[in-house]
Amino acid sequence: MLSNKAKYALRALGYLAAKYPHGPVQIAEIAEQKKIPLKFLENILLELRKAEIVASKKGKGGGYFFDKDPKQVSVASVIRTIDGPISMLPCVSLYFYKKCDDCDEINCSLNKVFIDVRDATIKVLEKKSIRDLI
Amino acid sequence: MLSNKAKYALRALGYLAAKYPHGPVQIAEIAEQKKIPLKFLENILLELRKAEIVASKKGKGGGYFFDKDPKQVSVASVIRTIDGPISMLPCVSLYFYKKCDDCDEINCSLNKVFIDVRDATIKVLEKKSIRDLI
DNA sequence: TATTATCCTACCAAATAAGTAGAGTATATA
DNA sequence: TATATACTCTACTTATTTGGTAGGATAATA
Repeated sequence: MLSNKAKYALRALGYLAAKYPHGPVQIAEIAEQKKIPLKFLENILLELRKAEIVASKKGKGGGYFFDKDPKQVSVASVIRTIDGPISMLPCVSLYFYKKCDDCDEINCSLNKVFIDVRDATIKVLEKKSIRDLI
Repeated sequence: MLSNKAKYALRALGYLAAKYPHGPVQIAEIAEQKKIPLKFLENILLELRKAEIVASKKGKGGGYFFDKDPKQVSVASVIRTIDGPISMLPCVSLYFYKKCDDCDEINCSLNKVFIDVRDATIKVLEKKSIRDLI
């Protein structure tokens, strides 16, 4: 399951994508429109900016905005930024790989099964962009 | 991510599947062979039995066993039993559906995206059986 | 220099995950 | 029928993660 945080992130990005390519949108506006707790959204957008998914501008007239076409940003990349791995096992994760201490991967049957699951899931999530969320 | 519990469940079932169609295997044997905490495994196997994924026999010579071909048991059904929904959003879950209070589903773009993800993921997980874990 | 709006660290409460404890119940077999 | 065996069941504990909040720092604008 997606965390609430990731769901908020995707909703907020959908809102920003709808404004693209027009100027910064304030956190407060997004929070109100999308019914997301303001301070929580601050944290989320900060993470997204650090991951270079969105850009921001401080001070009056500032806010958050896409500095590239939201079509170029995959849903997969947002989930990875907020929730971490998409795979169902650490030992099959492409971006967050971690060895299982109870499987050797070469002979592990779980590993093989969940590589197939990962590939099927990621194929869809990489193809979907934030533009699809408008 | 799969919970540890679900991972244990799949490993234990793989062990039982390898024994199929031969007699009951004791929890203690599975726990030792698969390095799963004994008491935890007790709980897990109990859940699996209640879901009619495996059968059990009490007393001397008792234990757990498959009473049907493990080929007939999907990995999806085990995950659902132990971890619950496979989908990434409650509002697209087939077995654990729950309305999102912030989306109306007809117009919700998240909903549409994650239906596609669900279909791709489940297609693989329904096809994989416990027999593939031997 | 006042105002606006993001930035950043730390904190907190509730829920979930992971595992443990111990007594109860059914079954085989001597 | 006594006894040992092995699952059954409920409740509990502890650690981690989730879902936020609080409040001051920083930067841009006018």
